[in-house]
Amino acid sequence: MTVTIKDIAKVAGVSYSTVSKALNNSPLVKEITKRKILKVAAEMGYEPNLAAKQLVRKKTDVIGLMWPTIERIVLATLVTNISKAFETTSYSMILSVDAPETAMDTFKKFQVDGMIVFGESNSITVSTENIPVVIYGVSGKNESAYPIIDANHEASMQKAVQHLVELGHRRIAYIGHLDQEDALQSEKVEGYEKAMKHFKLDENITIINSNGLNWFDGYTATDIMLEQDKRPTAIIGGSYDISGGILRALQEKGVQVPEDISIVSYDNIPQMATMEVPMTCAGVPVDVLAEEIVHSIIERIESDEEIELVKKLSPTLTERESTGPPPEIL
Amino acid sequence: MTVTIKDIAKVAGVSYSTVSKALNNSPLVKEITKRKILKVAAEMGYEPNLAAKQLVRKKTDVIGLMWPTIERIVLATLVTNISKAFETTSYSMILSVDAPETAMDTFKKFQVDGMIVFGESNSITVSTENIPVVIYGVSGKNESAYPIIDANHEASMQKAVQHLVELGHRRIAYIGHLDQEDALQSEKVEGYEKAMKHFKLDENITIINSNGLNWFDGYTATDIMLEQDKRPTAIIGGSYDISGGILRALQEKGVQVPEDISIVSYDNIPQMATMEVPMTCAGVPVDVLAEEIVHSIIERIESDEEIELVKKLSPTLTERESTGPPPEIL
DNA sequence: TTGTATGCGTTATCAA
DNA sequence: TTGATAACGCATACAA
Repeated sequence: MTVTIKDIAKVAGVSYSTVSKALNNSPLVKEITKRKILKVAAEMGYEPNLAAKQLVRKKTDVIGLMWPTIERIVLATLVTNISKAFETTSYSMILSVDAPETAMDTFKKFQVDGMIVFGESNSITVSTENIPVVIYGVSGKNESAYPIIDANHEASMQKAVQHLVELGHRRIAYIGHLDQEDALQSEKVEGYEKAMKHFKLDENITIINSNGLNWFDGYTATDIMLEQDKRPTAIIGGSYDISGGILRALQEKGVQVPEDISIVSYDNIPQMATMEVPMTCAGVPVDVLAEEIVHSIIERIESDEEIELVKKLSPTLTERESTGPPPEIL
Repeated sequence: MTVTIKDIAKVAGVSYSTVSKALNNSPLVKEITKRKILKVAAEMGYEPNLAAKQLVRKKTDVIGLMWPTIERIVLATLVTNISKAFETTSYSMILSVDAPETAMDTFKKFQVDGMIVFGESNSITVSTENIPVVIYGVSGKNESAYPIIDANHEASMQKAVQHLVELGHRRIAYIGHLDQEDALQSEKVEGYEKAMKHFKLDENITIINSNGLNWFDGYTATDIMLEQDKRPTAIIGGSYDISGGILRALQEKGVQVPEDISIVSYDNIPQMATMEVPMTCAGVPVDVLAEEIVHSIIERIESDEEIELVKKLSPTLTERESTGPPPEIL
């Protein structure tokens, strides 16, 4: 038998409505009584019944996170961070890795107060009725009915290039996945080109297609790059995994990082610090991203006003040991 | 306002207890009335209130999955499969990626009917009171208070070696991570050795330490292996990632698979079929594993009898294109 | 075969 | 400052 507030009431010698108030830290109950009740509750191992609470409050304090594709480490890290961010709030988070429709059903069943969705806004085919939604993904071109949180990819590339330029680099190459279908990838490449032009380095633009987002794709792309003449003095890697491959390929060919070639990676996650060479990176720090997502959905739940539809987060450049001045000016 | 059974009752012109019975497909209500009620319910867009149901049923039909470490793809695939397996049951699954204690709290709050835990049994420090638990992990040496589901690693290796022996191979090497701390890895190596001995191939035992579980670890280990003389005619890769690296290294050196060297990989996941060379593999198919885990926890919830404490699942060998007869006997 | 009444554990309203 | 009591939406024992 689980213990309820009525059980506590009996033991503490008060009415159960007083117990309820005490448990909710209501100012309507005397300090001494409150303390006594709290003590009894703890002793009896009381655990509130969420279902009962929900039945009267019409609120679950639970937010659902839809994560249909478990894959890349960056997203996994983001999920962990979001989960952590919720701990400081009054909300709990549940996760579904199912297809959007199934996940929606589960969330509806639990009557979550809000939803976070990873991916395209068009993945929400099911009607969300009045339940607040925040999307994390590419804001891109197409209109969305829901607020989107997105990193400012262009600004990330701008910062990456700027950092390298300030160190004295001019021949800065970009290695990443060139995929027309993937708006995120396109935005990164375009950001790189734009930044290079901004620094009048138009003729130094070098884009190498890794043909994929995995570790090995970066690895092979780098091999190809090294065979060409006029080797760049710096490389911008399109993702954590790709940069890992780039770094490894360079190491194997005896190319020193950063003495011979500097690397800046896209994505700003803690794992960057523990790579073979601690990696300088540009991107929205994953904890900031998580904090923003959590904040957004809660705000959307608790305030009636519509919040801005697209929120682009500003990236940070985190300098580590993979970047330094180019060899020429050493 | 959401629609309740009372609303339906009014519209259908019956009492709400009749509605309740009809909705639960009770035989106590006439077929015609039932149909009518169901129709009205559908028209009104009725969605049952889980909280209310739970309050009287003392059951949530929800199972929590504790997954503290989002990392290797094998586990990600397993999670997806478990999630899918639940769809055919009356249960839903929620996922927590938090630390065990936090996850436990969340699950208790939701009053889940049962829990699936990935990892060591000793990760459950919090008292689970009477809530059923099933662990997926290495059964290993230490006693566990909870039932454990585990793959029979030894049998997997036995099947892998046997398959290669039947094809005519004798020089069969093993490339995997040799880690004293990791019971799973040890069991695989020991299984390989045991199998080799069983086939009187004691002197052909070749174990190469990849010093890690990642793609690249398999890649480097293979490079090292190829430099040695008396190259094996077959390799057993210790995991999906490692085998990917092995395959890539061989391809790069112009070694044909399976013409020059055959590969069998540990782990039995669908991704094996879509590798550069579709991979023959040995292990418990991930859908079987998922099915078993789901079945176990449900059984433990629904039946009072204690189920067996350790359940070792039998592996399957799935033959694909990475294995063939050794070059000598072609 | 259908309807009435009760209770699940909690919050919230009102009275004491 | 405390207590009694009515919801919340549903299942179910019991009455009709």
